[in-house]
Amino acid sequence: MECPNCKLNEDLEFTRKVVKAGILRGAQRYYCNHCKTHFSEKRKVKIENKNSHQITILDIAKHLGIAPSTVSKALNNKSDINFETKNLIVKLANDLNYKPNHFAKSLSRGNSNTIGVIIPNIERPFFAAVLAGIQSVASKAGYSVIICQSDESHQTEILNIQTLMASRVDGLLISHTKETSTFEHLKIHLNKGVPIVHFDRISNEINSSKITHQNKEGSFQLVEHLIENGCKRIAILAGPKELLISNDRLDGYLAALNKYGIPIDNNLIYNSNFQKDETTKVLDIWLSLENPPDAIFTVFYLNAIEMMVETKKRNIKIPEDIAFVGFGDDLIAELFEPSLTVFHLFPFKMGENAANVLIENIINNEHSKSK
Amino acid sequence: MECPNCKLNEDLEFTRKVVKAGILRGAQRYYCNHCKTHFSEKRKVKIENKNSHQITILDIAKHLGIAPSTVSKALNNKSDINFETKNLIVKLANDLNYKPNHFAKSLSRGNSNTIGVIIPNIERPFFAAVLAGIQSVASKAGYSVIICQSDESHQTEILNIQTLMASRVDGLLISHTKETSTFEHLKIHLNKGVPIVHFDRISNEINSSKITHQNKEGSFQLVEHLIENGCKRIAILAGPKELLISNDRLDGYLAALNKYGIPIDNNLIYNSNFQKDETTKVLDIWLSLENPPDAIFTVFYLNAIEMMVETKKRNIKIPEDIAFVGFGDDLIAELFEPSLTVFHLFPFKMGENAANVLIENIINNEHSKSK
DNA sequence: AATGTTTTCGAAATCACTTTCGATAGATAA
DNA sequence: TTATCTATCGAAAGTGATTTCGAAAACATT
Repeated sequence: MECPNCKLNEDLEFTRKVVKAGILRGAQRYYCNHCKTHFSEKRKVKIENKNSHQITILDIAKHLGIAPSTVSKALNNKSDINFETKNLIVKLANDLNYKPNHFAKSLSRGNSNTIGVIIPNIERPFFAAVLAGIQSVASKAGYSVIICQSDESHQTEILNIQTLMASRVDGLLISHTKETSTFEHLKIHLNKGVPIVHFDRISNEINSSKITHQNKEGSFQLVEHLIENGCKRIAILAGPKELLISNDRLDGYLAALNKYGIPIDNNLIYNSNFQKDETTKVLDIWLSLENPPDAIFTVFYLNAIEMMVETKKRNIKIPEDIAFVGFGDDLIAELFEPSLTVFHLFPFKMGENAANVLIENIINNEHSKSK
Repeated sequence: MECPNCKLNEDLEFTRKVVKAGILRGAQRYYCNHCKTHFSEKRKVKIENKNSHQITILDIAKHLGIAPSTVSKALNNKSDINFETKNLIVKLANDLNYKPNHFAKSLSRGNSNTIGVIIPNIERPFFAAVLAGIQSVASKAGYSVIICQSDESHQTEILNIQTLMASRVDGLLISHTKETSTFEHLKIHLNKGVPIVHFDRISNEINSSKITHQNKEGSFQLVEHLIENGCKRIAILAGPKELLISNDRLDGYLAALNKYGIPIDNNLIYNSNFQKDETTKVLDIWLSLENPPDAIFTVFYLNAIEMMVETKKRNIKIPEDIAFVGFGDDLIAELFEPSLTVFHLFPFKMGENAANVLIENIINNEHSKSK
């Protein structure tokens, strides 16, 4: 083995004393006692994947004999550039099919052009539609969307937030789990300046933007509708007490009863966590009252359908004996028979609104930071 | 105005000749005719957002008085590091709540740890469930997921692919649109070495991994079920001819008829693109035949339900006069009355499978590249 | 003691892009 | 003519990681 160093220097007058010096990452290494230097067999140069090489800003710069900074300016509509130079660059970028590397961009700019979304469950049609709305707005504005599911678990929600923050999202859209009643895990990031927008299941404990339904109004209208059709004992299957959305809907219910002078019976008010078989249990309790309800209002339409199935099994007529109403629409509410009266929600629209507000917040935020 | 340069050099023997030299980005600039140098009023130093500073590998290295490369090795389970040094680093990283910057990582590693998914529509329960399955596997394996909707438009599908490739996804999961019959837009990337996995609406024209249902078997079983219950004239509402999935299901139908010696009547076979009101139209055609069907098999269960609604309106009894069967399950298929016999699909499972296969491909791919 | 081997560490290059700011030619005003 | 200004460009310093490879200490074997 010859020492490449001595060989190079044509320094042949000394005896070369080359000894082995271990193996490093699979390659034999040597030590030359003459020139006191280590060396190892060079590996073959990597085969250049010429065809897999993505065009970079530097390629464009070289083609045109200009600096990469100039190319960057041209491609980002900066003022600091001549109109013709810019055209030249933009044209070449197109011709070479240049695609900017988002990672490099994000790294140097410090933002990600990505928004995070946390929903309880993507399989619920309501949330799927919200997502569709969010996607639609986000992609038009040049944002990517990362979706996380909390599966109605507070712990998972916390993990989701950590994941999204580690991904350096520019902003966060969130609808809380049924369990969530503390909000410290969110406030930390809000205080650090990350824009957060709540939708559907919102909380007033946080100073964030919020997108919500016409919950009180909807409840009121549904109950009013029942009263106008002659119902007098109206039961409500309300949501978890922790959620503002549940309370708003309960308020609308109470307001309607009040307006029409119908006494409030606490036996007919049930806060549910939507556990399995809970609806059937509650239905049985109500039916076995000495004065059973003549109408049932469920805040979540799917519970109404579950109850209707059970009601039919018991040979009780709908809506003659018991009428049903609920929140939320879906194909199923229409196709089911007898069809269910629902207060329409507009999840797609809600997603659009939420995304618009968030993106607005993000832009304002960046603006104020750069001042 | 004093020239900061001359001032610094205490070079006071010459007359200072400072002149204005334009305004650059809002700041007044000057030119010193003595030392021949330009200068401008320095802007205030940016307020250091000390609390918003994210811990980096360099911070950890400084704390410990070691090199960043060593920290990187410790945090990535490289062999080239001492056990104790590693522990020290990992502990400090935890204490400082270090979160790696994915952009820097992706930039230097050349991968994104992200997979792209293209589905026709996120609002369809089937696809939502597939997504949930994909998410579940991906997040466990440390991958993010970017979702795109093609909205059943071939053009949008092409755009989606471009978007995802620009985002440098490591691999792609796709279920084609109803329109898709050419696949060049995918082959380009497959040939570049991007792993692609098809699911549900697959194509045999591409040499990709594929996840599919028991389409032929399911069709066969459903039709067999009808025949066993005495049906003799079974109509099929099949999907678009372009999709392999449609043809497979049609094949199962034909096979079952063949087995039981039932003649094939082309009047009872209809390839649908699932346009609005198309089902009603087809139903009417079938009902007005001189020998109308006694059973209808729709490849997509929702069409069955639409038809059942229409059938009921016409006072035709289900399943006595006409029986219905279909592919795909959902709550609605169970709750609807009379309930629909369906061949169960397992979308969540399908999503899991697809993601697993893709990630396997990605890992193999990287392995073979680094060789 | 001489030689061979392994382990551990760090300097430096790289990834692709943004941003700042120095430089200057040419236009305009005094 | 001189002073001032504007427009345009590029060098260079980040941005936060990874990876390669040189160096040397520690250990092992003759």
